[in-house]
Amino acid sequence: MDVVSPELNSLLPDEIMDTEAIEVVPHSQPVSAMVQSEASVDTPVPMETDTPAENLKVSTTKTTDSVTATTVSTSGLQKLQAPFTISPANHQIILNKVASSQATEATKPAETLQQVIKQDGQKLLVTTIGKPGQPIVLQLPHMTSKPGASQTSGDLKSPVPHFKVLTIGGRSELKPVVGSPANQLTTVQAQQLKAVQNIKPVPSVTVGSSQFKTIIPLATQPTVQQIQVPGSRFHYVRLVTATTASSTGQPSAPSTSSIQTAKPVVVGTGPVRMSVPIVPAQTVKQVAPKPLTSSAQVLTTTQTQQRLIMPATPLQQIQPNFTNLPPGTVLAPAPGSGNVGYAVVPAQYVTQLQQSQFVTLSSSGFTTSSSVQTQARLPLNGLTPAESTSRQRKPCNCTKSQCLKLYCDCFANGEFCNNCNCNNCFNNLEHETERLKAIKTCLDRNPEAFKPKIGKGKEGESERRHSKGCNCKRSGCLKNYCECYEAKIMCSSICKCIGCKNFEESPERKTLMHLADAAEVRVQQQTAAKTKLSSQISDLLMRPTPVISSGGGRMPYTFVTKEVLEATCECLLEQAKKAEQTHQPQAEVERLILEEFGHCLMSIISSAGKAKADCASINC
DNA sequence: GAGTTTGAAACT
DNA sequence: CAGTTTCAAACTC
Repeated sequence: MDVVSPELNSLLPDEIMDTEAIEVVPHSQPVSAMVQSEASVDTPVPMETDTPAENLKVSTTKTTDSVTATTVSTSGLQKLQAPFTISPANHQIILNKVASSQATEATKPAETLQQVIKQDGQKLLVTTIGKPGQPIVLQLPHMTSKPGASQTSGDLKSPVPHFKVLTIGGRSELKPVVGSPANQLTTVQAQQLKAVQNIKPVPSVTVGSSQFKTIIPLATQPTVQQIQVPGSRFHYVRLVTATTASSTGQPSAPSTSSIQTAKPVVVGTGPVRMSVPIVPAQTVKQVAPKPLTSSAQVLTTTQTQQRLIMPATPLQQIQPNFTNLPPGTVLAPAPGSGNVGYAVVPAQYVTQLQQSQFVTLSSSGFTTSSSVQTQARLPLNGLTPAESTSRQRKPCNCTKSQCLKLYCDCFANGEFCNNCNCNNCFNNLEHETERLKAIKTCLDRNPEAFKPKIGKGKEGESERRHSKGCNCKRSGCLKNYCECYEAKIMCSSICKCIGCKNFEESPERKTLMHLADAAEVRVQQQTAAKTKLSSQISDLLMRPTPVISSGGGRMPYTFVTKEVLEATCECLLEQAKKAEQTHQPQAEVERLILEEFGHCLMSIISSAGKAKADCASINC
């Protein structure tokens, strides 16, 4: 849910449209949270509050052209974009748009325009101040800055308009200070606005280019935690209470990931209090990327259940270290965070779950269907997950290993079983505990167990080679029993095979290769022929059913109706009888029949042409 | 499809 | 580390 309504977004200039997209973490529950968002404020807006924002998480994204501020809520990350420049043309478009979408709310002259744009049930109050070429300010009621004040943000050639957005209860409110009577809001809205406005500003720092600056909180205050992610353009800031912050460890402590604990947030003071469940416990856990060496705080959670860490972006992008972990690795909980374990599951798995609608990350655990074995994959044999996904994997047939040993190809490849023929399979999320244990056992036995067996060889050697080499004794390494041969690589010096014939100059291997190539060519040809045939058949089937009355381009065969066929057969039979009666030789009989058949065909064709001509003459 | 062969993985 | 057993895939009939 973008804070800026799509309608308004569509009016924004192109230069802010190419900003980096912010992932939206899907949630399984209706949005019930309130999120405060703030963007592009050159001068921190004075606010007051008795209660600091608790567990409020704010992220900002800096791009070369603009700054995007986002907040995290149960609905995921929301995006704000500011500042942006509105050209005279766009300004006019906005005015026209506003004028055409006038609602019941009062409007002002174009120079100081208030308007309501309704979009998807959201009420978006937009105030534009100034004329074309001048800044456009979308302000909150409490903001007292004047139109000219917003021009202090940079040395833009063109004026830099700014806006400030406040999202309340899942709705976006943009409220102008000028000519914005409080009675335009409902009582509840006014209370909510007031409560949010009362949030005290935290110490801030300006980020961004000289042109675009965004005020983000500094970590110097206990309520603010700043998360730096090297290599990431995301800038993460988390606002937490002092108590929460203290439980999250020291800034210098190593961390594994950043999880936002679900807690309702009470913001505001006085009679107005808002309960703001930022991240309900039953909803998605958001990964706040943070390197292991980060000096930021350690993430913690008070929950005691195992949770999936589901990256909204590829793991490599968020936390490169994660991708080095074997499948299903459990991340140790942060110090003092209690008995918590996190199973790292590739984003692809999450995607598949979502597609299968089996994402039920409830507090009671996973509830995936037993009939659906979903698959996930980590990089294997040099293939990226995307690459490996595109290739169909053979289903396993394990019966005794429970698919929890390396005998099982699925398990060995770091995949969950999916559409396999295995019995008593434990290689699924339902048996995650056993699976994790099995993974650990395998890794204890061989830390390289889940690494690709086929890797690059030494300098000067074949580019690909088996990491351990094969041990074949009877197959001559020319059957698929041999892992080298199966991988279509030759045996190397590290192989311990006996009677190996899988080397470059091996005549057996060459013969086999030629045969294999020939077979492959045959298969390709057959496939091509089949494809062509099926294409022709489908083309034939796709033709519209002949309609006698349609005339036009009908072909003669469309006249071969049942009656015509019967008549033709009668003619042929009659000709056969005649030939027999005259005691003609067999060959002559056949010739006469074929001749008669030719006559029949000619007759059909002739009739077809005649019918076509007749039809054309009467314009049918 | 059943039975056999094979070699990697697991176990001792 | 070597020998043995287990296992599932590859192969044969």
